[in-house]
Amino acid sequence: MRYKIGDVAKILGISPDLLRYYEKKGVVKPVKDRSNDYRYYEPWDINFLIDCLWYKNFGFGIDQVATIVSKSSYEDIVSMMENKDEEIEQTIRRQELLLRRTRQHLQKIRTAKDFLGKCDLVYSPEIVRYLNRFNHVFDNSKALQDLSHQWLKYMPLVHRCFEIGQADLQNKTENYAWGLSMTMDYVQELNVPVNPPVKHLPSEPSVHSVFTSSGKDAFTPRHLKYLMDYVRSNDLKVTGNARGNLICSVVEDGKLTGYFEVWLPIEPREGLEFAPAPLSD
Amino acid sequence: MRYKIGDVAKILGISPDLLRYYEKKGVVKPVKDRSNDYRYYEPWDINFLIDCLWYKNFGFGIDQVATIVSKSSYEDIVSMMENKDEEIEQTIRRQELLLRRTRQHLQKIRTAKDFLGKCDLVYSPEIVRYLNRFNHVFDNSKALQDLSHQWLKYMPLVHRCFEIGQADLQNKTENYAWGLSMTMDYVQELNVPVNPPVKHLPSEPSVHSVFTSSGKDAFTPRHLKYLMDYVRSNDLKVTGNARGNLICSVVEDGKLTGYFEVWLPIEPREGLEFAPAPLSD
DNA sequence: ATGACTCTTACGTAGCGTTATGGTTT
DNA sequence: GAAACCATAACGCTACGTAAGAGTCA
Repeated sequence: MRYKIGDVAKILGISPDLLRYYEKKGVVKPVKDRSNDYRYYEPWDINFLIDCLWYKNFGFGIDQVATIVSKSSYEDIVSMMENKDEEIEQTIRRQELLLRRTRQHLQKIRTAKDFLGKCDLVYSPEIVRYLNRFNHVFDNSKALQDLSHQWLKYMPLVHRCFEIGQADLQNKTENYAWGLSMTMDYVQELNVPVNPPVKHLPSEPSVHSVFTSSGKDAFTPRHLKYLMDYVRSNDLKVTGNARGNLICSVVEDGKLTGYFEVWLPIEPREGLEFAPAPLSD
Repeated sequence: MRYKIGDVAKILGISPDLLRYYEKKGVVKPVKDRSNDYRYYEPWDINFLIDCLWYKNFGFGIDQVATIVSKSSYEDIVSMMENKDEEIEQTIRRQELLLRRTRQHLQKIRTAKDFLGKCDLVYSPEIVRYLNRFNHVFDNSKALQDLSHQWLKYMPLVHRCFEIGQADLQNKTENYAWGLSMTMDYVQELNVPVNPPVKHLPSEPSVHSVFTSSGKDAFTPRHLKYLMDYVRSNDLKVTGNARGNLICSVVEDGKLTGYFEVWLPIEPREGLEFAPAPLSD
């Protein structure tokens, strides 16, 4: 009993081209009839191919499959499976982090709009962060670059964050800094080293708000004027720099619009109640 | 402040080529100096690129990223994240199944050699299976092909299984059948439909063993002679067909060698003790 | 003789990396 | 003027799909 390539393809649910591709890759070697160049597969070849597909569905690449099924000893196979075990474990861990982050982000963007332009009193989230852009200049030092490369690997578990000096909020000066931040849950889980210039920022009683900024110009203290108004009209005392992060960028009325949230630390006093920081941000 | 492609590449930890590729994909549009064709990036572009990398690390494709960051409304983004959420969930579920299967397989291949040529009394695993190859002929009917395509999608959660008729074991005839089987845990988890020709095989008291077979010739009842010897010398009564499956194929002494395990159902009687079927096989 | 197969060759896909060749900046 | 940078173009990779054009089988 021998089968033509189309028969085998139908039995295995793959295309004849794929079978030829596997052949080119050295996975399977059907008999070639010299007279017409047709490939003929024996039942054994088909079983063999099923074994190959089995490994492929485990996530092994085709070259690896070719090696496994035609060159590997018992011990080789055990160790390949052991590696695969670890690989899958890592994938799962990574995907679980991604899933958590996705849900946090969904939660955030679903509620952000409700806070647009409003102020409330909350504890700011405890984060770890570094700054690498000051006004319009990126810090290009080797050290900061290396750090950035590390942190960019943590994406999307990081936020793009900013800081505006307390003084700059009150004056008309427009100094600000950008960087990357991470909430404490991930810092702990990923064992992120916290050495300067990476800084740990504690949770503080703050005025919290969400605002937007359109176009290519960065937002300026002007955008935060309403925050300062709120502070003044409630007779609050600002105790530090404003910090915050990008929530997301969207296109509104044809313009790219960033949604940001910001925390401005203030002095607690009798009668002021601060909501706790959300578990993660 | 403006940056050349290499500066940006260093800041972002990616290659200049990749930046050009992203540009071709419509992700980012730096200013091109007409005089020398150099690309110049503004700080805003870099922030923008960071946002892009953020999405990319979420698992979005480049074209998708280009759309997200330059065309998507707030609602678009919420719904994309919701889709991603589901996608990640599915990936995790799939990977967890794979991990479970990997460990079962590892467990099996680590211990299989110890049972080579030995016989012991156990309950056979409860499985669901169908047969599509009888001796050297595959059943090519449309119905069986469709079924096979379904089942091949379950790989590697399935086993390549065989059956040898009780009569064939005793005579010198060499009839056997091949097919695919799945243990009950996966059948239940994946809601695999069990309609003819798919059959449910219960757990039965059996003689269990592991044997090998080399080369392209399928194993024959000869390979199982020692099993029948065991049955005879222990005065056991065979109550059904032998069934089993491929454990793995390895190369030994340059020859492709299959390791198989087999269960031969026998009548229980006073004094015979059967180990329970392993939780999953 | 027709239709359904088969063959080989070559190109397209995503997400880049690599190499070649030549011009620009510092 | 040399080193380091920039440009474009073309090719390679995996794991296939697709199409072209020609030969073969039932």
